[in-house]
Amino acid sequence: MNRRERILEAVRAIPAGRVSTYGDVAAAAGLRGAAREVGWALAGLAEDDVPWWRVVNAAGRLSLPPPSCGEQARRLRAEGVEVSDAGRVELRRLRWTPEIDRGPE
DNA sequence: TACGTGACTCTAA
DNA sequence: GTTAGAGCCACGT
Repeated sequence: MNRRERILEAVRAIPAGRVSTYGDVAAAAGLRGAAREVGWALAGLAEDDVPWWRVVNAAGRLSLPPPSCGEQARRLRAEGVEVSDAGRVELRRLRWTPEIDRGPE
């Protein structure tokens, strides 16, 4: 399995209504410290098959370029995730990792 | 092979 | 809360 495939698998594992960070996705794919590679993998996505919009940076912000970040915010809201005007999500409440799967409560 | 770049992270101020 | 610097890995030229 390629690195990129593993990354995409990890992203697919993120449940709707939850978000994860680039670092967490990289770690889940067995590529700790390769957060930037997650960006690369997602940047080349042509499929709607992968919920790339559920991936945000460690600060809980959408670090995408303008066209995509608006789309990301829209899709997240469609799943019930609150996105502030500054493009931030409540990471503390909605963060999800394969290991720690505790609900939003 | 080497260098620059990027949808990043962490720590410190 | 923000910004700046160093570290990280893979890709394209």
